Amino acid sequence: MPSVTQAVEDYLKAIWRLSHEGGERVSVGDIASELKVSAPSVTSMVRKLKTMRLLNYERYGGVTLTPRGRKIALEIVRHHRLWELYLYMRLGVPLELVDGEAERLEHVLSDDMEELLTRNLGDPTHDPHGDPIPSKTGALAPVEGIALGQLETGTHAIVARVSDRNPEKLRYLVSLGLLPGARIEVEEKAPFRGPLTVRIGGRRHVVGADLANLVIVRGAPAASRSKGARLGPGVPPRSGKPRGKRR
Amino acid sequence: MPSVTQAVEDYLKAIWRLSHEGGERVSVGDIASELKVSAPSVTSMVRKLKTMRLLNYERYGGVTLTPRGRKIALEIVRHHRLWELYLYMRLGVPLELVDGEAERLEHVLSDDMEELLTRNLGDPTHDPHGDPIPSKTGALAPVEGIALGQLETGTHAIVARVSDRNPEKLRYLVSLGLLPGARIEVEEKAPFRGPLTVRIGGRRHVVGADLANLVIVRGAPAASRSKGARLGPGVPPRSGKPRGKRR
DNA sequence: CTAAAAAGTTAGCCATATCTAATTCTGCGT
DNA sequence: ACGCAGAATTAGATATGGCTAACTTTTTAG
Repeated sequence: MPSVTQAVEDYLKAIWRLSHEGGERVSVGDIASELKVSAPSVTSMVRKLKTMRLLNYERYGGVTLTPRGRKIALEIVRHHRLWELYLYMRLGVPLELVDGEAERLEHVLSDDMEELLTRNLGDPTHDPHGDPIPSKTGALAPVEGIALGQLETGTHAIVARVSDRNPEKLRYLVSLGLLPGARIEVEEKAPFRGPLTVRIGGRRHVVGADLANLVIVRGAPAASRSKGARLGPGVPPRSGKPRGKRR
Repeated sequence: MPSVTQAVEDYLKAIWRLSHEGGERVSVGDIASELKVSAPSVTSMVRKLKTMRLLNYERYGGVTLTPRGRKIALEIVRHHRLWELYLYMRLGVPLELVDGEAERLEHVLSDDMEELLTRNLGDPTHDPHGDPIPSKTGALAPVEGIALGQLETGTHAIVARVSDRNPEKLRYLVSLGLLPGARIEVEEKAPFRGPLTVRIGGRRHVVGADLANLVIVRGAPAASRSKGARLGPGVPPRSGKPRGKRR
């Protein structure tokens, strides 16, 4: 019986991501471009994953994850986002680089280590991009909020999430200060998907509609609940308790 | 031209380790048992590594690393030991588990991350077992000291290094408190490779000769230079500087 | 409704890294 | 000096994952 290799993990994660964002049913072509492999590679891997009962698949029919497949996918996503947060908070890895590093580390996280990371971070709920970290049981908090591009002139909001799909764009957004937790105000919004003029931390920036829609915000009445813990690197870490002998 | 895969890294590291401990020239059989693969696997990989100019090899003649091969091997060893120290100091991973975790992490450490790890640890020179961490240029400090089993009755010493080859034994040594930095006194040494009675942190233990020779110690006159920085987990970490935009 | 475009699949191949079984060296002991 | 045991190599097979080229099915547009 085939085992869960790194390739298997990559496929499951990609399929999960696509079905999470797009529809339930995922096409071979989408998987191929997500993973940057050829379509035939996807077909053959998908047939293998079917025999492993990790997904449902019929010829020409697209794929959906089975519960077992989703469970593994969410484990990987959990690993990925835990590493992202850890690298950002404890090692000061720049936000734009965090995804790439976690991409490799996600496959290398034992249960023991996962436990230590989690504790060290204080049972975190969100990664530094604002995406929710799946719980160990596979529960995933919904991303609440609306795209920045939807806001009307005069609105105040707090950034909840910044897409990390494109490192270049992310780098730019970060340079504007548009990262999770930031307070912003829409000073002006040009009509017809036009650019927004936003005020961030005292400075004014003009942001194109495409870029603005990578940013998810939630409403910010005068004082916002800071329940979600302000994110940011450089917070004094606590180390895991030194332990003596253990069983 | 073949690339440096994880398997290549594993072979180079194994060969380096064997030639470091045994002689310059390493046999196919030793590599096979070090990596727990069959001899034919080693032969074929070694032929490949030769074409990559990472080692010297003649049929039936054993192998030696070329400078290029050694450089890569030392990079991996550096990664391994940096991760070991980081996990031990900052995440509280128990000493007996640190090697296994690092075994997987060593292949996943970008230059950027290596830099951050190094800085976070304050340019460390030794891993938590007491082994020296190769410098980025490939320089490796010698392990100074003698085996604990060599000490005579009445001698005082400080543990410099504890072998991590056997996790079971290591776990036991750790449970005795026999870890790098510990002060010990030999209360009695039985003749003919007999067991030692040692005093460690106020408690007395009897240690067999085999076990005792996994421990390397250096002399401990009344006050020892604590130049080598006392090792131990739970030291307050400092996080990498948050950085803004960067080139 | 049908033909072309797009998407997906099959066929066949390559590279990596492993293994077992069979064969060939090497070097040691008598 | 010679045979033999042990080490190493060759031969040949397997598993994983990826690719291109050619073919089939589905979808879409006129």
